[in-house]
Amino acid sequence: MNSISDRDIAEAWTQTLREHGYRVTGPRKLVMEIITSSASALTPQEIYQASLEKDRSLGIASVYRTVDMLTELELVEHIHQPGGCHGIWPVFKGHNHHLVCSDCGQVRVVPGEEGIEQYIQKVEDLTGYRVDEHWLQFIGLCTICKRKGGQENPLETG
Amino acid sequence: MNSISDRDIAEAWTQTLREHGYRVTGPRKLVMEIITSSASALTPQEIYQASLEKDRSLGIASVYRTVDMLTELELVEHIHQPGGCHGIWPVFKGHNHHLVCSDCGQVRVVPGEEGIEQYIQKVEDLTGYRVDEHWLQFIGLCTICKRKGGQENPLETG
DNA sequence: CTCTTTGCAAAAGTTTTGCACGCTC
DNA sequence: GAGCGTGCAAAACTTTTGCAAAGAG
Repeated sequence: MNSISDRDIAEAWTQTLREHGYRVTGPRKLVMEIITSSASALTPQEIYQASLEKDRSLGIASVYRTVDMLTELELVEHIHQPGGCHGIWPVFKGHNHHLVCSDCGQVRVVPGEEGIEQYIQKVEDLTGYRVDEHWLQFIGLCTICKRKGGQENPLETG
Repeated sequence: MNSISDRDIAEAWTQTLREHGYRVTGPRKLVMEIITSSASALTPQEIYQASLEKDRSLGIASVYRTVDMLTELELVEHIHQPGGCHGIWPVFKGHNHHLVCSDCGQVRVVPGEEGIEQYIQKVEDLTGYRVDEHWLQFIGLCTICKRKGGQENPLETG
């Protein structure tokens, strides 16, 4: 995540909440902290489990409500993983694509690429659709899992 | 779709089941028929609902079991849609990308593109990951919904 | 002080599992 | 006929909702 720290992101997010008239509360901060500091995309259940390991407790309903709110504010998106697709992942500025490790679940963001734009144009011409959005995800092995030979511990279904 | 009819696909699928030692039964044929003849990706629940509208009945458990079997045989894949990602969609030969209409849910398949291969190479060099798979999906409006002005009837969450 | 947000518990919805019977091969 | 696959019903799990009380602004 380059020069921006997880903590900076969390602060920018609280700013966005306030701008939209949402209150910044303890449970919301905890959920945002867990999401922004995770190396992999988490399900609402996993976020809840992570909260149990911290000092502060949290109701599962608040996790769902906070995730819905963050989704609506476009601060997170749902990402597609092998075996399930409920991972919640922070949206970063600009268009990015996701690289998911099929062994450890780690997510890495890679910059968008102009080559895709040309392809989209081609698809529009070919099909007559109007393309508004695209999701490009890569599934593979991260550097560490590649070294280990991979596939020993495939992504939990999540 | 092009030159291959839905019926041909269904026949090819039953062939694959036999080759893998699975029996070809009424419920399985019905599920396969519903999946291959749908214009949009369906959830297991939607497949079950569709079966109720046909003459033959079907247990919801059989839908789940059949979908699992088809997924294992790589005859279908789960596709990611705005608002949810449980759509079941037939896998066609070769690598394709999906174009999902955000208004009516219709899915269209578009051919893979070599430009992506170069991009993958770039991503591997940049990140050190080994990329095994990629999912590229486009979200937009199909020809019909585009004409209607779109977004009147956004995809049910499914 | 107002009114949003919370945790809890119940409800609704989805997916999985066990089992006796039926059907494919 | 052997044994896989079925529907049913129960269980497990996930997500949503209603409400009184707590807490942010």
